[in-house]
Amino acid sequence: MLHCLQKSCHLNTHKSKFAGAIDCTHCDSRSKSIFCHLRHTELEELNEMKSGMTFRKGQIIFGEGAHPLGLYCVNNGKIKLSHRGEDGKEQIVRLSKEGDVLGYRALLTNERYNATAVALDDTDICFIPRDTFFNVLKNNPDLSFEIIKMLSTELRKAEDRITDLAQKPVRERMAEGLLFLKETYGFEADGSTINIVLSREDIANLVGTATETAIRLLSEFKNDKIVEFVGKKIRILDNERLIRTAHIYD
Amino acid sequence: MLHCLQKSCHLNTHKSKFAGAIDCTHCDSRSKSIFCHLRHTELEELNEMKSGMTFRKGQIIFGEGAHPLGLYCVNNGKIKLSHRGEDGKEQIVRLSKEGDVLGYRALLTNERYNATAVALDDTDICFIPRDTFFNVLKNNPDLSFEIIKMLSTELRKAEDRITDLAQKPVRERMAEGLLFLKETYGFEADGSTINIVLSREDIANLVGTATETAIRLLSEFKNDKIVEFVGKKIRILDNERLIRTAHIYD
DNA sequence: CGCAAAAACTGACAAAAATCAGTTTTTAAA
DNA sequence: TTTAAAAACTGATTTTTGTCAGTTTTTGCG
Repeated sequence: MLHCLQKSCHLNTHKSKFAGAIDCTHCDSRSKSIFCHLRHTELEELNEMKSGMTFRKGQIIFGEGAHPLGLYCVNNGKIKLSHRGEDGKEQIVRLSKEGDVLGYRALLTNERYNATAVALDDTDICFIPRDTFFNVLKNNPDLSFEIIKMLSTELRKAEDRITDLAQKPVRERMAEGLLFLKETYGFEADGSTINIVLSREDIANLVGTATETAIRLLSEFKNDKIVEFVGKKIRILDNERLIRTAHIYD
Repeated sequence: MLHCLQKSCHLNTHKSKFAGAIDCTHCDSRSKSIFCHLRHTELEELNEMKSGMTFRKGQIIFGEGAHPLGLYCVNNGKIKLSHRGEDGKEQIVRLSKEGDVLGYRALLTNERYNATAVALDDTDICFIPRDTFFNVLKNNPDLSFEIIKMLSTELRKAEDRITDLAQKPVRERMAEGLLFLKETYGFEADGSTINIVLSREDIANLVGTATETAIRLLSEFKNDKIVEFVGKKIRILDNERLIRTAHIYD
């Protein structure tokens, strides 16, 4: 079922190579990604084999349980990676943006996807087929090391998050969540509005709480003049206080 | 402070090479570890540079905040890796046994340790100095790939755990925790007693709850004839029920 | 535009879990 | 062996958080 969804999605989007389907050798995202140390010949190999795809807001890029066929490199857009708990509730495990690579964990261990990737915005992605990727990986120790560093960093973040979820009350985690969104997607031109649209349910699934609790906490933050809502976006009014709230519960 | 503790510990134990400080080329733990694909010359290099250490129950192998100087390979014994939250509370992030490698994450990213490793039993460990390890790593793509697989596996486990902590009530997590201990350390000769001694506080810090809550849940499990206590160890009486308890809350 | 559906929100309540303040038991050290 | 400290345990209570049952607001279509 999930596999089917993924399949059809794949076909849908495969048709429309996105406008700026950039040459890998000139790709802006590359310098920030694990591919930063590739040789020119390797980039050309990637470039030849890759395919550009566009996903609309809400579309599934790959689904939990499906078999990975390659790697997804985000050119622009925003993506949520979420994992379903035993009771079917969604937990957001990661949020991605341009320069990030998706689907590597399952590909590297040859397992099924452990999470579903959904576009939160219109998103341009380059798809690198499995064999192409492993070909380059086999012959490039630098790429191996970049992957090791990326995995290590993700593992550290995950273990820190485990500690937070086990120890911090929801209010602190909500504050942290907002700071995390700020770190990940940055601000709008105004320098204070977080540049991402998420439903209250998504925010709850990121923080790890019930939707109603998330709503109540956000409106508390609003009453306390820590944030305000600008359309569907959140504007941080008092960053100091948000930081304090994230640590020492008051 | 942590660094100091670690230092002194290091010195203490460094003196006593452990009895069976095995030759790497014949090490039983190796076949199960990331070093399974090393060439003979590489094993000899490791063997020459490694040093065997013994840690007594309760001793610190390395401390959160210290700089990694190399890699620890567990020959036998049991180790807890725990991370302190902002309020100082301990969270057990991993449990290790023979064949496991410790301290790789910080070493690979050149960061300070994010967790403290404490021996839960008398433990024999081989220490591989930083340079030796990187030397072998540089020239052996198989080792790189083994590390990638290990990190990927740990990352998957960590993300699953994030979902559990965010979604499951403590009772389910306690049941899961006991099943995890069983998976990790196995049974005694009797085929039902979990082969690890942990304080109630440690169990609470593994599951992510208050010590009192852990005590109460364990005694509920005992009343329900799911487990019984054999000295300081836990014996599983009804594995089926434990599995059910871990999933659907009743 | 009007309407249905989805999302956001609110209040009351119940359940879960933490905290506090002890007591009892075990452990290890003198 | 005695004794002090640590660990395990218990009960009462409070706090936190989730759930349920709505209402209001927003969104996207036909």
